Amino acid sequence: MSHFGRSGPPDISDTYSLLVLNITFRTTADDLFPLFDKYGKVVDIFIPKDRRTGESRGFAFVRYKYADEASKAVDRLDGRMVDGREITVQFAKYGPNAERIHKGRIIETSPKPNSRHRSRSRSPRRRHRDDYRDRDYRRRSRSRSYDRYERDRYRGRDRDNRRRSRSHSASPDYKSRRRGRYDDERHSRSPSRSVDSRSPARHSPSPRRSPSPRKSVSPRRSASPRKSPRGESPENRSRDGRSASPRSVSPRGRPDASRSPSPRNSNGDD
DNA sequence: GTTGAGCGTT
Repeated sequence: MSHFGRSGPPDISDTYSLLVLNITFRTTADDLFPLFDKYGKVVDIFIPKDRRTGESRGFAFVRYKYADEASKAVDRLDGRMVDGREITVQFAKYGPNAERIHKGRIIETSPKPNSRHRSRSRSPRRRHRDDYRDRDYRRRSRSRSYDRYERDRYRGRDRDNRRRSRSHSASPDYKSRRRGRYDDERHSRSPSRSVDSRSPARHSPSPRRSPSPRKSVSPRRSASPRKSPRGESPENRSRDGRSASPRSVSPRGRPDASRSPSPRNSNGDD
């Protein structure tokens, strides 16, 4: 049986879910099945994939029939080299329904009373917990459709476990990061101040009148930006840009701009 | 051809 997750979860009544992390993006359930099945009876293996690309996210869920077997697999497969990468096997903390697993049920095997040295090759992966946003940024990247969908479900468990951890982790760093990513697109697609549409009622104590006398800003020219000497109005331009290419507007990538430069009708009117 | 913290399928 190599068909896992074909019809959803078969039966999670008496099964224990194990979370396998650090697996390659190419690792499939079939590859993990023989590995985990050797240490116990694997009921089902599920590997979440991306909604857009459909690629594996890098972790899989292995369901065991018995906890003792699962525990053994965790201890045995945890830190194993798979596909040239060290995988991390641990009991799942959350359920498929965003619900917590029975307390002590699955975790009861975790804190084994035995003198088992848990300190394995567990690399310091726990860099910054608040970085969970990072993975989100690339997850949503540019997908407004699934935004609400994922956001909704993420918020569900977020408030359950991540809430207490976010005491004051309002690191503004994430802003810098996101900005860096979107900076390119933002700058390219929105040469104007279209971002204002987000906060129209934004009262700026310090107007764009930057106190920079150094800057050679022709005063006579920027005196009336709204008025254009030519028939080129900002509105007109905006409309044109939107109609031409709202997604990616290249400064010189305008092949259509010079299409059929015929001042007069070559239809032979004259 | 891709990144590498983390928790799930209709």
